[in-house]
Amino acid sequence: MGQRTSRSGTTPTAPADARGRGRPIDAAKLAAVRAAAESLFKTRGFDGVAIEEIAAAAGVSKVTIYKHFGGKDELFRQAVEAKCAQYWPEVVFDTQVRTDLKLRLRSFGIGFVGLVTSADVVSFFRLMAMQARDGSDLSQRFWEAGPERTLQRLAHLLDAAQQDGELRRLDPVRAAKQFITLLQGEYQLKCILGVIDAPGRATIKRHVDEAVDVFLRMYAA
Amino acid sequence: MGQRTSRSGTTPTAPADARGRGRPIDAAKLAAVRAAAESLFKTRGFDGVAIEEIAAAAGVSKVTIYKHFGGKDELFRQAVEAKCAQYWPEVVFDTQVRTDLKLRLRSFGIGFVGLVTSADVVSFFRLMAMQARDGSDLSQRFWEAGPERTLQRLAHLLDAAQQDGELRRLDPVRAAKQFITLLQGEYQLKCILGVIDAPGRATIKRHVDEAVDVFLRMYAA
DNA sequence: CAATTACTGAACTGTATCGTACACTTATTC
DNA sequence: GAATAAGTGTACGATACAGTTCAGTAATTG
Repeated sequence: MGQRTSRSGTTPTAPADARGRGRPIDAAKLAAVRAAAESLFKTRGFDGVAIEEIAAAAGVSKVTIYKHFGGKDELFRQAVEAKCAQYWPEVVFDTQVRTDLKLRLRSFGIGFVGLVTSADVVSFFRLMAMQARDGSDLSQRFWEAGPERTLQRLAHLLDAAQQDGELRRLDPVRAAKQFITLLQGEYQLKCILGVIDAPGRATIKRHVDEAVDVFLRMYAA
Repeated sequence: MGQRTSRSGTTPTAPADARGRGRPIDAAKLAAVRAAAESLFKTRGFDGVAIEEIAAAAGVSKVTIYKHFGGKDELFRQAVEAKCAQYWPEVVFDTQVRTDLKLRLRSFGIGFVGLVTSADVVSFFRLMAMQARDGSDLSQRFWEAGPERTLQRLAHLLDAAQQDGELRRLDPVRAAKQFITLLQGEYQLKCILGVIDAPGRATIKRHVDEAVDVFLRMYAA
């Protein structure tokens, strides 16, 4: 509501709301609510967190939450969607510099495995799994915002490598899927199921090296 | 309570309880409770199912449940552990007959992928993921009873194939992990997250064929 | 039949939580 | 300072659910 500007001379990029005569909306509080909701929902699920708990964590009254977010469902949805948008940072692709392909793949692999086995992402996967059970469509968007985008990027990387003659002829998407699959190995699922903790740096490195070797054995030019 | 036998001359393997003078325990009812609990918990999680609902589904009074199982937690634990023990049937290894290795691997693969993407197993994975979040140890036992046992079997199969000269020298467990990883591909995780439905027979077959080809390219003698 | 034990139905206690109502305070504009 | 809207705290209503109590019924043994 209220995307309209009642006056004329304000920068259109400024927070367009809070234009009334009364006390302005405290954006910091809303941000705190969103942050608390993200954090709590992520680690404890939709049930398992009471609205009042979020309010307390955000240093905000419960009523304020109900004023700004319709209710618990809406707050959850917003928190999750925000997280989706922000997720899967570019970090993993820091290595676009033109080094040896094997090194690039290793670097990507270490970033990728570290990410998908991190406590943060693992929690999120669990949350999405729960959502899926309840027939929500949130996990769809999560998948597209995260894993799918990463896959596309990797496919581009491989395609470029192929055109540079570093790899033999391949279907980039298929090869990317296979590489990612090799990288996930048993670790991702085991982490999600809580069978193991997040593997340490050394373990990841060893595993990634092996995965890269296997992959290059399949696709090296 | 009451593991002691008040008399002496009964077979120790027989159901030792139900030895009173009064009305005997109705084993069918207990079985019905366990079945209902399994089914409901699996599809809807620990919260999400009320005890009275289980009682109704089993055609049993709530009090009966509390008499025989300590409470909701205990019932849940028993139901899950029973499911673990029964899971991962031998079906997947029906193909121990000595056919061509490629055919054996394909057959195993089709069974395996079909199983881990089935609605039943997917529900169970989700349940275990939720349990993991709450720090339960149930998923550990699930993993050992299911995936880990399957892995060991496959490793034996590969080991035998290697000794028959059908595969080149390999580390059976490592190779088994790699094959399983290839089989899971993107499908298992996508199913768990509800991004896709269980793939159909044709899709599975295509995917498995590809995975087997890749695997044999790596390990064929 | 009497004793004994399993089981039922319904009522009840206690707790947790969603969402709302109300009286009040605080920050802002005119 | 008035008007106005955001935010607070407390209390409340409604609902759901775990677990218990109790009076009564059903099935078994001696």
